[in-house]
Amino acid sequence: MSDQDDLVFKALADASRRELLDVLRVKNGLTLGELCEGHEMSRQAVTKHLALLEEANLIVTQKQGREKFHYLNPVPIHGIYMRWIGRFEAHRMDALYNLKQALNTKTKTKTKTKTRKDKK
Amino acid sequence: MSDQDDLVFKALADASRRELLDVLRVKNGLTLGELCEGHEMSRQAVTKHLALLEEANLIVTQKQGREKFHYLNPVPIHGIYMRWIGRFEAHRMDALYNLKQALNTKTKTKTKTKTRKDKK
DNA sequence: TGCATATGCAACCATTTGGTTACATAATTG
DNA sequence: CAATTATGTAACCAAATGGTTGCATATGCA
Repeated sequence: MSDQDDLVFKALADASRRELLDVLRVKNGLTLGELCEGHEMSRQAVTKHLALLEEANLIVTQKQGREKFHYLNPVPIHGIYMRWIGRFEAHRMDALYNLKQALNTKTKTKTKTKTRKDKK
Repeated sequence: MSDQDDLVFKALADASRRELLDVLRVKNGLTLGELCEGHEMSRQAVTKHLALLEEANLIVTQKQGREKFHYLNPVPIHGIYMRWIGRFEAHRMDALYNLKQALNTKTKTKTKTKTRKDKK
């Protein structure tokens, strides 16, 4: 998992940034002022969030005169799905079954597992 | 998007926590000591990460004697995919095309868009 | 060409985060 | 039953984060 993926996960960690992506998913190509609508935070705070989204390649921007347009780029989100999130789908049903089995088995037969000393 | 989803996104923002989930995806039901292997950070740091994963319901734990077993719960990851990430898949191809069109159109015909004053 | 609008940049601040060290408690083992 | 092992808890610290306020620059409009 690359540094770029790390940027994507970090960018998505904040609810405000996900909301900005939600807005762009519904209506792409908005200016900073338009994106500020519906948000209580200051324009400079929105600008900071957009910078992180841009750094993660989740949006691309286009300056025209004094206006800056922001466009959604869904490719990195697809990327983390393909490279990481999707791997948890493959055995989602399996995992639930195995979890139940494991819990039942361990409750009945206490298993011994090797452990490691603290790293101090 | 619920507070629980927010916890999931925040939990996944850290590379160390994603690595812990990777380990459990390959081999479920590990103890703290086993999970500490392969990580340079202290046992207490790993414990902190596991607490956040548990708070986000990404893992469930089972205490047996002095040992604690950790099991992967892929349901919340599936949940954020169904409720949020997947929405970006639906028009991933569309979005790329529309982005290109939008950039081309705006380059040729400068459009005026209403903006809002700063919220001070 | 002055005014209005859109955006950029910087400094600041409180909170959160990610890690460490130290000590404590509980369970297991020889 | 003492020693060992596994885990829990707390305090501490530096860095990162998420927001604000203030001022500056660039562009568009009347």
